[in-house]
Amino acid sequence: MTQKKVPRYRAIANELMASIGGHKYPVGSVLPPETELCEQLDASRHTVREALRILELNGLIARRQGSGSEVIADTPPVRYRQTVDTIEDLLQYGNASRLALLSTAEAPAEEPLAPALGCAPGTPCILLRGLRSERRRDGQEGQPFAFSHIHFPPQPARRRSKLLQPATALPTMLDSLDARTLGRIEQTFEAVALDAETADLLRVKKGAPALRVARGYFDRKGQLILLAVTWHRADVYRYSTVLRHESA
Amino acid sequence: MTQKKVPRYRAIANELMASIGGHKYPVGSVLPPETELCEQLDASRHTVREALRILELNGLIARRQGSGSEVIADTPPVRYRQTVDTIEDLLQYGNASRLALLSTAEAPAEEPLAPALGCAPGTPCILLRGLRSERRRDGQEGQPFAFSHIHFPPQPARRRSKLLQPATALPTMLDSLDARTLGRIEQTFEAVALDAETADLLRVKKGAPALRVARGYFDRKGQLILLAVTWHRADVYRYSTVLRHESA
DNA sequence: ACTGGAAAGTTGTACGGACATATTCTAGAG
DNA sequence: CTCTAGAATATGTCCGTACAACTTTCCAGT
Repeated sequence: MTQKKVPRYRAIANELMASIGGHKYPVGSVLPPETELCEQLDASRHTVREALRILELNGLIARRQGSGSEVIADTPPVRYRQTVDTIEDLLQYGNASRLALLSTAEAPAEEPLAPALGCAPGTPCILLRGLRSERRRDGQEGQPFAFSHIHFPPQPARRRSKLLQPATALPTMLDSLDARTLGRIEQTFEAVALDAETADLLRVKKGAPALRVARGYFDRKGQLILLAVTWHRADVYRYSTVLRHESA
Repeated sequence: MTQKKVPRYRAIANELMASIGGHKYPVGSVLPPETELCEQLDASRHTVREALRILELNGLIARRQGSGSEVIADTPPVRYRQTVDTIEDLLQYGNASRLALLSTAEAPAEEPLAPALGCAPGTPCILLRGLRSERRRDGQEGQPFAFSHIHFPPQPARRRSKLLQPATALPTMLDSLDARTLGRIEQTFEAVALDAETADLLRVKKGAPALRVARGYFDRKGQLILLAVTWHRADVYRYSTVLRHESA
């Protein structure tokens, strides 16, 4: 039962990967040129290139026109990925909940926050506070399950006034999280005991456990767009993700 | 300054993507066969295929031999990825901490757990319990900061005895999490108040908040390898990840 | 009406050649 | 010795052809 299902370029790719793993072509060295590989393996350049494409896709080699194919790893890096298709998907509330703005204000950024916002301590920064509740079918507001602080770095005048105006604050905020500009999201999960004020807003007792999620949203240049800190009632909220192995 | 730096196959790919976005080829339809595209675009099949390869890589079409190229999306899906290179990286303790086994036991799986482990309630399953502590420079055991339950589905006899023997349990467990077999990881984050027993082990007061992380490790066939539940002391532990935008 | 299998259609694999473009090396001018 | 122009080298792009493998369609036979 010798299965001949492996195409030629696949076999060549496997062979080359084995050679790299066996240090015939150590990391840092350069593979023989394509024409040479064609002779050695008795294959057309097209087939050899198809094999090299696989190595490149697997992160084993880096090809550079005119220079050659450098070996950059001897083992395909093992990666697990979490895929998030939309921002709503990440926030996990989507349409099933709604954020009710409690306050819009500008206040000097205090010590732990100022450096994260990229400004000196004491610089006035915008802070939105909101309560997130289930959206119920009868239109009534359901139980609140999360309380959020949304911090912004210093903003240009026009955006600043829009963010401070309750009616326009939320759309302006969501607009700035557009997928075209968003480049990176940092998130930190932490368990905390709720202080009296927040516990009251979430209608639980002081000291009740909560899942605190801090998310920093950065644009493609690495500039912070906004920093959102949310306290979730532990009894009704959990955060789940799936990491998948990247298939070869 | 008409830059002619865009290669033909790239231009064709862009053209096709625009056509898909403009609903000339709606989602669910099938693209014209390659030979037909060759005529329409006056290009060789090789070039057209190179263009289609780009669409496939961008998740716009699915190609099936003998059948055709189906349009599966009209916009390249926006993805953010979390990359984890090693298991230690995911668990985030690495060498800086060590897991001390408290007990190895076999007990019937109770209600919420049995279905997750893929067996009937009451089936005897292996449970390892351990305490994770900082590893200090002077070799002394540091403060414990996490307590773990590691559940296994029913195991073959040989693995079962190895897992029940304290000396071999940990290596056997780590072996089963090898990157070659691991296909998917599900993780759930939750804040909880510690019960008396666990609080005692972590040397905090009963009711103190903790970050509970449940991770299911699955192999490439989707079979559960093990289920690890860890309670982290909230005051000394937080979990951070970065989601990056996938560049085109 | 149903089924098996041939035929047509479509993508996958593999060969060949030619020229473009990027990089590196080298010999010659200064 | 330094710099530069050009040769040599390597990958990128693009054309052509042929056959293999897989799907779908359709028709003949039961």
